[in-house]
Amino acid sequence: MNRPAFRNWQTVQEEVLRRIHAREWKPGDLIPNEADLAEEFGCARATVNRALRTVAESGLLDRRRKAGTRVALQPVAKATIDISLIRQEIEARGQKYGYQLISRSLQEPPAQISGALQVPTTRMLHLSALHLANDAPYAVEDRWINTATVPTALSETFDTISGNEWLLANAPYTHGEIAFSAAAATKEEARLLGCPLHAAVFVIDRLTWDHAASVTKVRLIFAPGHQLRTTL
Amino acid sequence: MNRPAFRNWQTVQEEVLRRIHAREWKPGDLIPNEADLAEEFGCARATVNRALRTVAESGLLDRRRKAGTRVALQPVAKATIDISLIRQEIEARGQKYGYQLISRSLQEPPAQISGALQVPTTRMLHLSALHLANDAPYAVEDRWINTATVPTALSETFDTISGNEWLLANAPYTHGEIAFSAAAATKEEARLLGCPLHAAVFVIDRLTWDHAASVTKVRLIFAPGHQLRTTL
DNA sequence: AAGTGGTCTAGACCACGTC
DNA sequence: ACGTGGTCTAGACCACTTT
Repeated sequence: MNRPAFRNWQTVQEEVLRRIHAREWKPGDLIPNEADLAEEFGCARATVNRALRTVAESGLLDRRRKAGTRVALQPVAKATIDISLIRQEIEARGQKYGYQLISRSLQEPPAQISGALQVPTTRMLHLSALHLANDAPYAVEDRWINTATVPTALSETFDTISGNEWLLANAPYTHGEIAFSAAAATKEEARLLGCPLHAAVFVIDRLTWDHAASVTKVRLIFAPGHQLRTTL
Repeated sequence: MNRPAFRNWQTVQEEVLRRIHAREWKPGDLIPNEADLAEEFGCARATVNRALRTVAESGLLDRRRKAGTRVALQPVAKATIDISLIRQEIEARGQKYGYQLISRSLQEPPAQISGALQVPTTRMLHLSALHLANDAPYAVEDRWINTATVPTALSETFDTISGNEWLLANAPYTHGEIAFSAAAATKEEARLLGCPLHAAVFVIDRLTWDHAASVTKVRLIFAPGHQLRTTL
């Protein structure tokens, strides 16, 4: 009777993953409960719990009280994307970061913008800027800032620091939405990015909130060829 | 002396998040250690640990042994994207799912494909298919399957089940890469999706592995207007 | 060397959902 | 009603990293 040493939760997790991949536990199968596994592995139930909870978070297991733990029938892959500052993104690749403010104005937003931010039609701060990598256009930032939520933004010129960066340091948010899509470059975007009109560009739209108050809405238009990568 | 009830890790987490948002703990600040917080909150250290670990995973705290726990200077937002089956994606929106196999052949892959899959130049299974939502083109799937890793794929016709779905049920993978980008629709893609040539389309490229063996490489080209959304 | 987070244990009670 | 996962506790030891 060998009692292999499953002494920590990572080891237990590896064994669980192995059994799933090896089809010892098939999709849809009910696996033994925590107490039984703890006994089998010779560790505490809390250790098994930690391992199974982690695997469940990755989508490979479905856990329900009383019903037990099952191998997911159709594992939903979860890709985690780190949304970092554009400056960091560029510097992380060893390139030189550049920033140019294109325009800064107080203006009444189009209905689509004020609707998304759920604010009464009022003047808001509108920024347009260009991010560069090694002096080449990298992305256009088009941002609306809710000055009711972030009044201090009014006294910032944004000519050396991007809205991206200033807000992160000065305007906390509790939650937000993000959307990825493809679009055809507008005339203005094509001019700034130095690409053909209607070129296919990668777009990120983000909307952030501080509790019930909207903070900012930003659209990032990346130069053609940009990819967002991650692992599964 | 009030002893507010921070009796579970979620409550502790909320209080920690409140202090960060309220700038009681500012970016860069060292916060009290687990033992002190446990005493302050009147709970066990393990409970504080669970709360802080969870917050750290979201990117708002940096934790290092001996150095302690600090509020992140530049919180990296982490967006988690669920990569589900296209069929589920469509059905979840209450639309009717449709599938059409366009082509299935054994052929020698272009160098780019065989290079990505790290296989010797050999015949591989190539599938092209169309996914439909309410009878309208939704996405084109272009897939290469490594028949050395998944020989059973050779006996599947794929005329009623997509490669997407069949592989999930029949070919486990341990890890993979995924990339999002924008591209101009090729002639073939435009024809299948019913969109203009060179229209801006959203593209997902995925490459999966079972340990050291490549399983499949797939490119999904979505009809114009497609968005991938999630929350922050 | 010492302080901090990381984890394990054994036992307990609770919450939820199925039966 | 009862079985399962979810969590808390108190104490212990360990691993890492900084001093």
